[in-house]
This record gives sequence, structure tokens and C-alpha cells, in this order.
Amino acid sequence: MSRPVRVRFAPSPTGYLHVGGARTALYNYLFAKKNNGKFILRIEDTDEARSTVESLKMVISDLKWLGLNWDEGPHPETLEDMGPHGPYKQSQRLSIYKKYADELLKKGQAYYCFLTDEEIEVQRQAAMAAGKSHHVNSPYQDWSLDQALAKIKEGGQAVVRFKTKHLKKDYILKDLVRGEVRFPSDMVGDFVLLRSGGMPVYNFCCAVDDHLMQISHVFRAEEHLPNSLRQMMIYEGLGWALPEFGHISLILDEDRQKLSKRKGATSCHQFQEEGYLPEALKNFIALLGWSHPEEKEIMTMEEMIQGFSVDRLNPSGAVFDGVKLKWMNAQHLRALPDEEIWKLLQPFCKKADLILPTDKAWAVQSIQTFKSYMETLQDTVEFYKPLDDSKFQIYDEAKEVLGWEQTKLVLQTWKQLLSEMTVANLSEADFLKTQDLVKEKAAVKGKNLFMPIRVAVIGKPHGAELKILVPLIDRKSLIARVDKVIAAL
RNA sequence: GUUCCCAUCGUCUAGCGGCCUAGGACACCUCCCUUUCACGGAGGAUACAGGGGUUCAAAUCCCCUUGGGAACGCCA
Repeated sequence: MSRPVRVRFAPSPTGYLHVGGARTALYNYLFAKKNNGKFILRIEDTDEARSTVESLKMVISDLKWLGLNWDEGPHPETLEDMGPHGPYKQSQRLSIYKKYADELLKKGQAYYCFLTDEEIEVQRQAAMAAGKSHHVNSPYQDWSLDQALAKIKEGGQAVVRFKTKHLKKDYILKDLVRGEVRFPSDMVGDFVLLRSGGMPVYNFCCAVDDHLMQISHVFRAEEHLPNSLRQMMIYEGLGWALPEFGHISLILDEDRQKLSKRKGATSCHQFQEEGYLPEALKNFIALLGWSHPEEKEIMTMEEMIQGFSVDRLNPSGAVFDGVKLKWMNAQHLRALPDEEIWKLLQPFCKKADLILPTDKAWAVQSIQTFKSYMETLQDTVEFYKPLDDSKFQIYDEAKEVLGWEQTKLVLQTWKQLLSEMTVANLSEADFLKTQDLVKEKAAVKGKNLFMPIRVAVIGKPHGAELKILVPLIDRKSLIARVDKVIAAL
């Protein structure tokens, strides 16, 4: 209990950060912060075929976007190791793994195995046919180390396997979220520690690093549960004390399968591009498998940290509901100060080639106008499009309004009034006055009056209140729009 | 197939033996606000997978069944 809290997030860099990984990182982060511990980022890049520096940068950029800052690990900018337990990239720790593999080899707890893929496949087929679990049964497990070394000298290709046969017992894992989990030792076969090229495999590096980096608690996804048995065996073989483990439930898709890239957005980067706020994404994924003690729904990071505890982690899987995420994003977005929203919006406007006024008063006024409509930054751009003359268009949903018999008269009357004015932009009162005059002169009222005007202003019959929308557009532009709509009648 | 995990409204969840004729949130429906649409407000419908125990008392504990999921790699 006195052990200082040190947790880690250990992604393998194979692309942008997946939301499942993000949640694992988040829980580790929250746990560290809550307990005055350290949050460590370790890079599991021992799969040479899949790991790239580009991918590492992607993962790091997502982590940075989320604001999950780590105390030890690759530096967020330079990628250079920071912290006393480096290197933090497993590909740079090869000699360390080799050393412990040798130790296990010498103690007879691991052995060189010369089985080929083909031979293993034959075993597997036979086991399948017999309806048994297919674990490798290596004829080399009882070879002496010298015997194996001699064969290697002759050019033999060998992997190092952990010997499990003699381990006849149940391993009990006291899981922080699942309680006692009992694994029969024969649940796994002799698993690989070192590949034939000498590159270590996940379960081995993970155990070695967690121990060496003095990790106190391991929170990871449920899919790793069976790996825990292998890692427990390694810890036992090396005579090390186990860290605490907590296996978090899986995030599922609509079909209740493990959320995969094949179905919709799954990477943090995608959500960023779609205009989600990191605060909202974190809030949402935090609630997928955890709940605040006071059942808070919309939370700040600080509230999550304060309310976080392992016993509120839910062991059952959670379906990722994009609709709720959107709602949550809207809540966070609308809670932001107007200037802040405007600032966040700029990259999205730029991407859409929107040319908008730059003065602050206009910006704030426009944000207030659209605030109650905003869900993501990306879709907020849609509300701004009609405000850019070059992007003004008449939407299909306006067709019905254009077909009304009074529409032409209303628009012509309004245009006439606008033309007679001299102000650059109408004020709210100005607009209301013109609307009343149109009502009077054209003798049209109700939706037959304001719907055509709305279509002339934004190209569609639904949207924010006209009296606040109109002042955002200059008068000349308004006239040009009316002309366009009249021409389309 | 084998092993392990899981099981409350459609979804996320609260609930850790009596406060539960099961609470909240998203979504849905109705109404109010509103000369549109949103926002907001007020209501509504909807769940303890099934069966056995244990107990005075079970959504809560145990067992079985069923259903779902994951893992069984020289991936992580």
C-alpha cells in the first residue's frame, strides 16, 4: 500500500490513437492524478513490421490533443526519453530483455525451440481434429541449454519459449475490476519470449518493463486478461512481485463487437477533425465503464480526477453511442466563452474556405446567434456558410417556400425597402421595421412573410432568428441575395 | 472447439439485502416557450435474461441454463 503509484499507458505505434486506447490512457491518467502518482508513456514497438516513427508521432499528437500529459516517456516534441527509467521505447531495450531471457534459460524455465511454422501447424491441425486446445508441444523443451546452443551454432533458428508444462496449478489474479480470476495453468502453452531474430514478444517485454519501471498498477483492456496469466508466470519465474492489475471492459460497436476501425470513426484524430472537443471526448469515454460517485454527467477534468476510483469501474462492456457523444460535445462547446468558440472555429472555417468578417464584435454576435445550434465545430461551419457571399446557395428545402404565390411580392417589396436605405448593416430595429413595412405593403403576414425573407437571407427556411441574423450581413449583400432568390423563382 | 470474462430501459449507467411499485443521462413521444428551426422548461413510454436456491426480506448473495464478448500468434 505504501508503494508509490506509478501507472503507464503502453500503446504500440501503429496509427492514430484508438478511442479504446484513449480511454485506457485516460483511466491510468486519472488514477495517477487522483493518487499523486506518475503517469508513464511507454512505447511498445517490438513489432518491427508495424511500428513506425510516423505512427508514434500520431499517437503522441492524439495524446497531446487530449491533454493527457505524461511524466516519463518520450518527450512530446523531441521524442527523446525523459525520466529515470528509460529507454521508454521497447525497441531500445533489447539488451535488457535478452538478459532476463538468458536468466530464464539458465534456470531452465525457458528453452530454445526449433519448431518450424509448418510443424506447429501440423500440431494445431491434429489438436483441432481431436477437439483439444492447440498448444505447442515442443520436443525441445527438455533439451539442455548446451545442446540447444550447439544446434544454434550450426545455424539452427530458434525462438525462446517459456516452459509451462511443470506449472500445474491455478493462478489466481486479484483483479481490481473483476475480483478474483482463476486461470488454470494449462490455459496457455509454451509461449514465445524471444523471436528467432532475438526480438522480444509483448508478454515478456511487458512484464520486464512493468517491473523495471516500478509500475504499481496496470490498467488495460479486458482483451489482455489471458495475457495476465503468461505475465504472472514470468513474474514468478523471475521471482518478482506482481503489480496490481485492473482489466477494463471493452468498448463495443452497435453490434456489440469490439470497436474496430472498420465501422465509423474510432481514432481520436478523426474526432478532432470532425470538430469534437477533447474535453467532451474524454468526458464521454470516461463514462463508458466508469461513473462519477455523484452521478455527474458533464464533467471537467478536475471533477473526473477528484471523483475517480477503481471501485466504480464497470466490468461489463459498453457500446459506443455517437449520438450521445455529439450531445455531450454540444454541452461542452456551448459552455465555452464566445471568443474561445470563435477561435476554435477558425481552422474549420479556413478548411471550408469561408471568408468572414474579422472584427471581434461581429464574431461574438455571430457566435451568440448560432450557439444553440452548435454540436460540433465541423457542423457549425454549415451555419456560417450562408454568411459568406460566395458560399450563399439556395437549398432544396427552400423549394416549397419559393413556390408560394406571395413569395415574389414579398421579396420585391423587401428589396425595394433595402435599396432605399443607406446604412451599411441593418440593426435589429431596422430589420423589424422593414419586415413590418413589407407586411403592410404586400399585405402578407405569418409564415408567408417571414419564410421567404429567411430563404433570401440564408437560403433555407429554418435557422436562427432573422432579427439577429440580418444584422450580421451587410445590406448590399442582402440585396444581392434577394436578387438571386427572385431569379430562382 | 477450449479457457476466461460479462449480463438493470434501445444505449451509457445508479443500485453493493429492506430506502426500488428500480433513479439519472442520451435517443424517442406529448405539451409549454417560440411568427421557423434550435436552445430551454414540464410531462410520458421503456429495463432487473430465465430457472432454482440462501434469507423474515434479493436487481443486489450462491448455483444452473441461456445469451453476448474476448483470448487462444515468432501482434500488441
